[in-house]
Amino acid sequence: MKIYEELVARGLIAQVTNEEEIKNMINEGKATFYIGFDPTADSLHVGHFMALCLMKRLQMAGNKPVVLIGGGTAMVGDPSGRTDMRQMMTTDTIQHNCDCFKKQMERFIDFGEGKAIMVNNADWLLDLNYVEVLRDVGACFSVNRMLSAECYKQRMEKGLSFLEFNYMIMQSYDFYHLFKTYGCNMQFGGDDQWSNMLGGTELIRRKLGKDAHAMTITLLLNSEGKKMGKTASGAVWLDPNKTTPFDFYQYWRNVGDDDVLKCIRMLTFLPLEEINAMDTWEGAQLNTAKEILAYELTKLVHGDEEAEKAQAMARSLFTGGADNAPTVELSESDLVEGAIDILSVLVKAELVPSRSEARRAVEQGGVTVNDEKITNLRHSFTADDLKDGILVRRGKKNFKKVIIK
RNA sequence: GGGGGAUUUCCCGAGCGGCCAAAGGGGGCAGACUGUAAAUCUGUUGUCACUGACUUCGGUGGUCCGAAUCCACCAUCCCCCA
Repeated sequence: MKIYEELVARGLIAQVTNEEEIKNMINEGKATFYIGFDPTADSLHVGHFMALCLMKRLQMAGNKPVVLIGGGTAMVGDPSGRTDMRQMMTTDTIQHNCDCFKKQMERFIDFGEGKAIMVNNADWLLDLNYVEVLRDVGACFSVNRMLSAECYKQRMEKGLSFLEFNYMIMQSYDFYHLFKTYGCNMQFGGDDQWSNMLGGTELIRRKLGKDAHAMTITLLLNSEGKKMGKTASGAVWLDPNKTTPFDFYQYWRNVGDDDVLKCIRMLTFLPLEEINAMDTWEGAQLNTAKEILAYELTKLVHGDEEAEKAQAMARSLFTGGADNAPTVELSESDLVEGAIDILSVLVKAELVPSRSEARRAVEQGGVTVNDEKITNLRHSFTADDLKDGILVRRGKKNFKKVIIK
């Protein structure tokens, strides 16, 4: 099976400009393709992960990836969603984020000589002259057409700033620039980028009279139609300091039944035959599939060792006895008159954000210490109790081992 | 430039000058049921020294015994006209 057929079989491809040409091009390893990433944080998250996997697959098939970092757009800052008032990012921050991105990407993409390149659109966007751009590419865009694009339609009701409206032009210009500079003949992106990407192919056609292609990746949605990779507390990061390998593992271990197979198919590198064999699994058997998914993804992102550790920890924690839970060390100074109460322990272990929540958790019977339910709010522990460590558990899925040194 | 409307707790959204830590929904958390799933049911959801106290309703001042509610100014957003 060739690479294109495999991508289709895995359900990764949403839309393409010209199927025949794209198929031939990537199957023969002749594509130089780019995907854009905005350096708005110092780590990639799960949303980027699919794009990275796709790049990896294509690179393995002999195609050349171009990673585009959106340093230019980051300099401007996104005016929408101003509730969390994004700080205007400094050049240093952007550079730092780019470095972090690159480091994380190196795990997936081979940036060796001639294998892949990374560019920053700040290098060409920031020096543009307004009037020149208007004359150069502005004439190639029809406002009427842009307004009829799906991505703007939805925004017409809420309001759309001129800056946002220009996003399509900037992105199109990127593609045009990369086409001229690196012979980049294809763009990939999330399915929500489709109209922006078409803007690029059209600009290239108008300016240079040449064909460029675009292909979008199916957005990874769960069965409720929401983007995956988000939790109540934010994104699931690839950086182990922001989302621990264990939490990362748990995220995938807990996906809904309806989503497991889709995730395995789209995100892992397991052979398709193996995945198809799982299609008939149902009920509790899907739990095994979830374990496979969690293990495979953790391995891809954090390596074999971390994946093993996360899996071992999860298994032991959920089957009762456990002592490889994350450990929290207390010191004598945390004790008051030689003891520390349960509420303080919960807070110190970061199992709850406040004493009020700790109180609630205990009142509702959600707190266990060494598998014994704690019901007394004033229950306390002495240094002696903590000497060998206690396993504190809030709810079913939150554990910490607390020990005094 | 002119006119009008808005800003409430994680989100959406009620809110009569005192009975407002603030309805309702969503989300989150905990419990029951389970398979670390989904669905369902129950409880809970500002903080703390927790039968009480303290801090919240865009910001700053003011009126009042008393303000999320009234007034003034500022900020931000939206709509209509130009």
